[in-house]
Amino acid sequence: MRPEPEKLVKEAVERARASGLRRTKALEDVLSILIDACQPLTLADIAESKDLDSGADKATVYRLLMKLEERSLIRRLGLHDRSAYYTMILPGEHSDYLICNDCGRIEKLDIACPVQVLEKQIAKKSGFKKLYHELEFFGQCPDCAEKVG
Amino acid sequence: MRPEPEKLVKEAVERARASGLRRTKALEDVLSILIDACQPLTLADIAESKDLDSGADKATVYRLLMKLEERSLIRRLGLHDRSAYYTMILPGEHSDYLICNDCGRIEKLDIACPVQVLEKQIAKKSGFKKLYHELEFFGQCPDCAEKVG
DNA sequence: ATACATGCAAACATTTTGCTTTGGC
DNA sequence: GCCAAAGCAAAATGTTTGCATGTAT
Repeated sequence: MRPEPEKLVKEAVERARASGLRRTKALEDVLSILIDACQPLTLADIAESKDLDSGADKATVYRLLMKLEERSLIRRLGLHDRSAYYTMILPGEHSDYLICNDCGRIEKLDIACPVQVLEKQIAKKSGFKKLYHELEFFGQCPDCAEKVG
Repeated sequence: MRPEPEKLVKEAVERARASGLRRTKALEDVLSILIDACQPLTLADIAESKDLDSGADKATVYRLLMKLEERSLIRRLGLHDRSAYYTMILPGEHSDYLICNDCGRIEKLDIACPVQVLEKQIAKKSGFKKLYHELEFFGQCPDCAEKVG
């Protein structure tokens, strides 16, 4: 486990407080669960966790996650809306993407992907079969930056 | 645009056929739309596309996507279930993941991420603000490989 | 005291399934 | 003609919101 998880939680709670959130049991629980997990969790994972001592409602956890995301304490993974995205697998073609978090525009990146080499190493080390990867860059595109400032 | 998209469609239809699917108008439409798009599309994108000449039902498109994914003609992006995943943003910490497509297990990768350098280049070139990236490796973990063979 | 946070339940959106009919092989 | 695929509609799942109440500040 990570060094001093309690300290990380404490700091995270402080950052949350500094950003305007109130110190509630639910907030502390959610941050603690996310930090202990060391990996991405779903709303259900958190809301049904035995470590959610406050027994907070799913809606409460949901609203906390929204607020924490707005304040950049946490991040929501993947293409950011609730639908599944599909893409062709074309022989000899690999794609990475550049996505605007504000307008959702997805742009294909024409780059030499530096991950291919790493992928081979990981395949060997982990013993995973049929290994492939996804690499996405997210941010705010120039158009959207102009609109909001 | 890509060289000879018609040819790519034709080949994709052939691969679909070879894998046991019947040549239907809906199949041709869906493959053609995905190939022309050059980027990931949602079920709705496809089912409501003006290029879906057959006017195929959403359920039909859905079932086609499932079949095409099983047969590895297309890929579904992101962590593969329908829920959103959240993760802590910790100062100075960046994480990449290794995920099993069969059992869904998510493992944190302790690697020096080779994308950081690239990220800076992309930030400069694209003009995107607040740039960050996600890198995930997917495959079949040893346990699952053993189970199915 | 006030405004933010919560709980519960209802509304939503998207995905997934059941069943009958159509059509590729 | 047979079985996969399509169409329509309903069920399932996960997310989001409304409103009355509780609570941190």
